[in-house]
Amino acid sequence: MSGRDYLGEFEHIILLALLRLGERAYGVTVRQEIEQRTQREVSIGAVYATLERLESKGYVRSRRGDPTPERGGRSKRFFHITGTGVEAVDRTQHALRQMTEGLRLARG
Amino acid sequence: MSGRDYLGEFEHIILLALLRLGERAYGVTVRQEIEQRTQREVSIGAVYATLERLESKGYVRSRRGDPTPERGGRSKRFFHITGTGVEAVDRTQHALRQMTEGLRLARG
DNA sequence: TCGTTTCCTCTATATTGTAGAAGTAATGAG
DNA sequence: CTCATTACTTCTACAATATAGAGGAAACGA
Repeated sequence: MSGRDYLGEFEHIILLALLRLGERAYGVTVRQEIEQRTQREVSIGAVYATLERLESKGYVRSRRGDPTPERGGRSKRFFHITGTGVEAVDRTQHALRQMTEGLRLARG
Repeated sequence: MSGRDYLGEFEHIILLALLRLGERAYGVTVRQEIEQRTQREVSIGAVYATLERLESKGYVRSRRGDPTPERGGRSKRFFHITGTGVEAVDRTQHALRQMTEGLRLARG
């Protein structure tokens, strides 16, 4: 594999959000999911920039949705994680787990 | 707190290594610990640069050790994690945990 | 003293992270 | 049917992290 073979911290979080959201993952929901779960503010620009990078690495793919019948309901760009994306998450989590194994931490 | 209040991926790994190593943490052992546990190659420059950054954030402190009676046994620079460093690890792990909770992943 | 070893510092660059303004496509009000 | 408004995405610019490896410094042993 070329370059790093593990994820940056935010890349990791973004991919986890995609896994959680499944079909309904697009810019806005990804942002929401992260903000709600982690209590951390996320700029929308950060979300898209990261998704873009992940796509160029092949960890994510996107497709255009149809417009929805609601005020401002323009078509969304839906994202989903790929097989190699899952593998990358997997490797990252594994490494982290190896490093934490047996360690006593306040929140595990 | 100023700036990001969570850790970059490698910063995270490095702090976990410090926690594991305790008293015997210095450049070389930190590198070893990570390489052995994660199967990932780590350049020594990366280790020091990161420790340096962590120290400037107050997450780590360092002290000079004494020379040891062995070939090339010059004095080492020992590192240890601080209270706020532990808190940072804690926050990062917590966020990650929130994101993975309930998710079915190969390596969990 | 000098060669060898162990460790650390420095320099330079690539990759990620971050914010927010600006742009685009849709709806609904009037 | 035009326009204000809404939902969403793209762009741009910059800051912070990650990474490699050459080179320098301090110690020992011969």
